[in-house]
Amino acid sequence: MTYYNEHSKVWVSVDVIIFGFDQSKLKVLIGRRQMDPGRGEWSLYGGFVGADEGIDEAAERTLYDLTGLRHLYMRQVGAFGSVERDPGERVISIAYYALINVKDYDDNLRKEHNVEWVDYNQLPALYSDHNEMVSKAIRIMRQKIKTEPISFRLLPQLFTLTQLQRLYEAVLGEEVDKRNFRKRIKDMDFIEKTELIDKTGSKRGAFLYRFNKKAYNEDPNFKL
Amino acid sequence: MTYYNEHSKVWVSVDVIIFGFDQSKLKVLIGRRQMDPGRGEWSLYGGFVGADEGIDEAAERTLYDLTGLRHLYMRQVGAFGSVERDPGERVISIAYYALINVKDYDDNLRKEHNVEWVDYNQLPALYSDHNEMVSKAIRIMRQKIKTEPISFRLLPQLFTLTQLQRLYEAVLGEEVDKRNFRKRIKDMDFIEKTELIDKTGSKRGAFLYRFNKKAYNEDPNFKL
DNA sequence: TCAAAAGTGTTAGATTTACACCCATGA
DNA sequence: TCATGGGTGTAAATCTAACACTTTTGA
Repeated sequence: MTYYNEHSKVWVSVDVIIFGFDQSKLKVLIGRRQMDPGRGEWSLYGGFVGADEGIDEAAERTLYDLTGLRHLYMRQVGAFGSVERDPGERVISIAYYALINVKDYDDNLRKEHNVEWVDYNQLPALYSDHNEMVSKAIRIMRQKIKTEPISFRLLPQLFTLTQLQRLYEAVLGEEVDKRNFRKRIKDMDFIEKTELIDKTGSKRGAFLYRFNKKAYNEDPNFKL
Repeated sequence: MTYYNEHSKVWVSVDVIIFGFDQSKLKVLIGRRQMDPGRGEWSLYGGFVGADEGIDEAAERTLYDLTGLRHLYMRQVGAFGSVERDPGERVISIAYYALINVKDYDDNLRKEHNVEWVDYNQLPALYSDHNEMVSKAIRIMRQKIKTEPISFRLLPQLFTLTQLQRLYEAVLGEEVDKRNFRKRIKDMDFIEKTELIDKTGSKRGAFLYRFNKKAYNEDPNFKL
């Protein structure tokens, strides 16, 4: 049990970039840092990796602690470990990004933790290297969203095609042609049209769609 | 200086997946582990992150220690941190992959460190989760090599188009059409034909090409 | 009646893929 | 002379991108 004693240990933390989608905007969940150093600065939500827990588990614990939700989509962004990154002590942090349907997140719990949904395009300067983490996360997510059906993690179970399109536009940061977009959606049989109609977004109303996971697993060709 | 004392520290290491290219094969530099636990098992080359060194610096130091070379192409693969990943103690490891021209690596130095170039397709079972690291590295590299001119890092300064094609085939793990490949190369003005001819690969001889970094920076549209 | 979002096809251009033969040389 | 790798172009198919009008309804 004493193999590596000549080497020094460091603190390792996880920071989670939690993406949400609301009002056609991509949002990130951030809060004012509650501890020193950096108390009061805008920051991602994070936590330390315990001695007896894996880094993925630590990230899941942290996410659960904040949201009360499990089984969210979460992927590693990478490790951030320059010596000066934390103004207090040497801490290496591993960033993760998670996708959440804003409506699933209990707003009281959100307030208890003093975190807010902030528009991705209006993010303030964040503590330490957290802005870098967000940048890298969105880069990874932009790749993923084109080849894997992760977008549905940001939407309610039932959604209109316009909502889905706005989501892509928000994530990719560019406009999408409506007709070409819908053409591609039609080719994906696992995006199912229901008979339900949403009247909140327009007077005329729009058909609601749902993602059929089983159908996707049988024929997983997603391509946007 | 005592902000995070309630939390526990862990060892953090770096492991480097060093890719090379020789005889139309993609190679990985691995060796027999020289320390306990796992002594004698095939393993990536790695090292511990010091208290006063960033993780990227630690990776560069490790790579330099092994190869005597600096300014190699190196990128982070990700952090690996399940509790049981190291059979001895709790160690979180951050994997990097590096690209090297095999000819640039002094073979005596290689032998001193007891490492070998092993065909990527014939890799043995490696220590701990090192096989996973390699898998993730190649996945990342396959993406990159299609959109950034990193392939030249694996080749001598002068190379034939067939060598370049074989490299792509080795990395992507699939055959490439010769004519279509050369057509695309012709569109990239920063891959310059020289008047030099390589006669080692064929009786007829093949023109040697070089990558013009300056021309690339002026017009960086790489697309394979 | 009009403003606002939903819905719907076609076409030109660009990109991708498949494919086969002649050339130069050294052994 | 022949085996080996070097070098070259075209055509069909597919994919991508651009583009405008009608419908429905609540205010």
